[in-house]
Amino acid sequence: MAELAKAYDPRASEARWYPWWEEQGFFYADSGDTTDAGARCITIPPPNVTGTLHMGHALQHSIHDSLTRFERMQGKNVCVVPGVDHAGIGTQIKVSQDLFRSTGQTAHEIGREAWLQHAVAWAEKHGGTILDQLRALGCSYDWRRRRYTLDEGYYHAVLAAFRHFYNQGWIYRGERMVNWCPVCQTVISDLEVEQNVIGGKLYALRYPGLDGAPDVVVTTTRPETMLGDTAVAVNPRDARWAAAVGKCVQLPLMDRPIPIVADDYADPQFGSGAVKVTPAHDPNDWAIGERHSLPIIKVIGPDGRITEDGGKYAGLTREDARRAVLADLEALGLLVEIKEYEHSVPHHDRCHTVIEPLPMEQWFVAMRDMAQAVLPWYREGKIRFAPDRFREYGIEWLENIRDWCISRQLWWGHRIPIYYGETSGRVVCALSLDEARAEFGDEPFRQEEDVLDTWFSSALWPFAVLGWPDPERFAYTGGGTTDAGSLATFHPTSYMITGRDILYLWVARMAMTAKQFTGEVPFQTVVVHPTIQTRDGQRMSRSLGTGIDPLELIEQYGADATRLMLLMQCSTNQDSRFDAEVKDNKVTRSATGETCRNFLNKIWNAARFVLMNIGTGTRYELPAELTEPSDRWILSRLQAVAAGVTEGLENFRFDEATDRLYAFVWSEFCDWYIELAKPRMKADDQTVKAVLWHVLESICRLLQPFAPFLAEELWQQLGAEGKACIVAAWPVANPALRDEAAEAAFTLTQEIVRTVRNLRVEAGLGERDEVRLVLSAGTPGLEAMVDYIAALARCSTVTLSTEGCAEQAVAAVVGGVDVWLPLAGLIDIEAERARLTKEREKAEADLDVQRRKLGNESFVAKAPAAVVDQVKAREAELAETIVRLTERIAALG
RNA sequence: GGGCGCGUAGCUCAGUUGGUUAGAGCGCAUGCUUGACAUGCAUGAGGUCAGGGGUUCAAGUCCCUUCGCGCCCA
Repeated sequence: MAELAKAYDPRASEARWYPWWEEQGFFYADSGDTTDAGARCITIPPPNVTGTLHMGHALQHSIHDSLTRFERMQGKNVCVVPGVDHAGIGTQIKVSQDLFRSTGQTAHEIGREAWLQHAVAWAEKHGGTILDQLRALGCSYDWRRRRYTLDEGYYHAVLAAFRHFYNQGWIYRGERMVNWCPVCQTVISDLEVEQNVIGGKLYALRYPGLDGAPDVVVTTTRPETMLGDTAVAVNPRDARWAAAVGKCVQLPLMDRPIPIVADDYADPQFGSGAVKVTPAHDPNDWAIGERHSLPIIKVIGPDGRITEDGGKYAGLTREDARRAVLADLEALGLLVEIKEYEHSVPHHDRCHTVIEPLPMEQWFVAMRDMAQAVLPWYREGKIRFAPDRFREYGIEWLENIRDWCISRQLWWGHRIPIYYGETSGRVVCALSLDEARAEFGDEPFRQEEDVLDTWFSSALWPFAVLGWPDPERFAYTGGGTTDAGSLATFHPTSYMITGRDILYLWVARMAMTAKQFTGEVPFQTVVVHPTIQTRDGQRMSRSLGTGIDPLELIEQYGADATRLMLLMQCSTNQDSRFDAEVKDNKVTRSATGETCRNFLNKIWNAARFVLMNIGTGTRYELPAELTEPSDRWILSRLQAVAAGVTEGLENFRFDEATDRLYAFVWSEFCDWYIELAKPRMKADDQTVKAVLWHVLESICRLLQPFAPFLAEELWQQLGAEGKACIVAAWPVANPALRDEAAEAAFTLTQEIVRTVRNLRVEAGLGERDEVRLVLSAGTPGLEAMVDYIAALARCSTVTLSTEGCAEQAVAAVVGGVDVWLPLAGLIDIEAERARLTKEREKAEADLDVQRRKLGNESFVAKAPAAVVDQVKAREAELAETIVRLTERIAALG
């Protein structure tokens, strides 16, 4: 027998088992393999092709893989499809930067085709890093099925989806106010805009009145936009301005008269009650402009600089223009006031540039019908949410949905399948160049330059990765083969596991596309996990220096511990603070990390000890009849824990599942059972060996979803029947092994042992000092526990007495049992008297509480009988305890 | 402005449909090289459950309100 190392070495286990599992094909699922247990499927939310692992992924995939492993052990045919998305903007930026660094050329210099080649090569080289990192975390996904939003089948799905929407008349092109990112040089959708509150300034500007109109003071946070003002708006119900409506003011610097219009948007409570209106550069002003048919003057261009229409300020950046405009207004005496002002400013969520709202011609999808179609799924719970409150999020968004801007001025992505006839101007949607050629005949045509929003493609993820629209061709399983039954077998998928940040961006859109293309829900349950924050509640971010790299945790504590520490904190909360000290983006110490590492080491050592005594690779059968109370107790507890862990996993309460296991392994199996097993093992007791083996083997299986490497390592050492722990049967609680009486008796034993240990410490006895113990006889079941108590409380003898204790002793009363430690000569009588008196006072206070309850007529009349009985029992017990404590005090003399 | 989450031990968090003495881990204190484990063992201290009001026989739990923190939408 190779002796196990003194401490668990995660790295060795990780290196040993992961490749073996994969080789054995344990991660693979084929539609034909489904048994009566059913098929399950998870399509993982595709991370960015160019991204790296962060804490959100680590938690998300710890959950993914725990559920996967749990259900696989239940005999289900579990298919997990991994993959990455092409991340349009993010990748385009990185690729262009890389190009410039390596060749000094810009994307436009080398042209679209050459750039795309470069991008493909780059994505191949750097792509899928996260998927590789997920292997380090132990994820047991079907890597054969790995998909990419730009692979052939996926491209096909995207174009097919586009054409469906187009044919439905939902896709249209038009000039709308959109969110323009001047740095990325593309439009983005509403959902990619984040509002950041910043400390800015509020400027009050005076526009001189014309034709007898009064001067108008307007306030703005963006004074440079005044160059494009085409009106001033006041509220129609604002009496102060009633006479001025219809007249004009002179727009300073541009020397252009602009009208004063009446519009409800103007808030009479805010400032002077008048607002400047810049239809070309503000979404609200755009709406006012539409209502009053105002001219639209674009004074800021897509490059973020002032346009020719901005007069002498043309060419300046937004920032420079602001300074220049303010200086000139001040010189004219028209800058009335500057105040500090906190307000929210739209930023691009990827590059954090301030968004420029601009009216532009773009492609949109009308969302209303699609949203209406899935609302019943949300309302009626056809798609379940865990926790349920997240259902409401989706409903509210779907009810107020706006059209989706899907065109992007990028090269990286799915090029929009729209073709324009050069002479006729005809617009055609075609899935391929050949199809377009057939449509246009001899007429020259060109394809739309723009690509689709990345989220347009990811919205198809759950069914597209299973082969939609053509599973015969596109349900890839590696090596050029397909599993044509994938879509039929694995869709609808089981779970969508994600953070709440993409409930709209993604989850709701997936529901809408699934409704259109499969008619079914894309997933049965959406599991929304907490967001990981720093220990003081900050956002985790590398740039803030608050980020934690999960790979570093894996390195420091092991993959099992990393999974466990995330899962142990995973409750139904919205956020979860990760207890780690971070310095310069490095984890210096994680209390949770240490807890988990220690726990795994504890299991390792318990197993090591047991194996040293019972032998590695030897299987043991439980005897049919178990007479030893401790055996009956631990097996009963094991059933309760198996049920508890199962329940926790079924309810996505990963904290509860892991807590149950932790408490059982450490505070029951190790602290009590193994301690009691020691002398029996020495005596070569076959029953105790069988029980130890059985409990340990069950622990391995219960541990497998959370800490798969350690579980496999130990399970293999145990020589259990079957090939691997990863595919062993999930432990199901056996009611025949539950034993309430054994549990009650053992609980009393634990209480007595703790009491004796406490008395020993109070009496100043060392671990090795011998002491005799006397207990009052008469409690049912106690006699069978005497040897346990002697061993665990380190007593040389334990006597059950009906006579009390004749010698001078320290004493206590626990669970109706008198406990004496005869220590004649060693006792500090006064201290002992004080201690017992304090005990009695506590009991008396408690008794008083119970008696007051029972004296309350309403309580006795209205509370359930069971509760009243409980109080009565407690009263009796306390009264008894007080009597006995009084006797003990008297006995001290 | 609307919606949601949170406030329980020094820290990170549990706490079922209201019902014994509010729990865990870490940290802290004291004592232990007990033949699995010092990544360990034993014992202990530590809580006005954010504040106020209400419902109830009974409130950490339900309702109202105030304060503080965070997220989302407009």
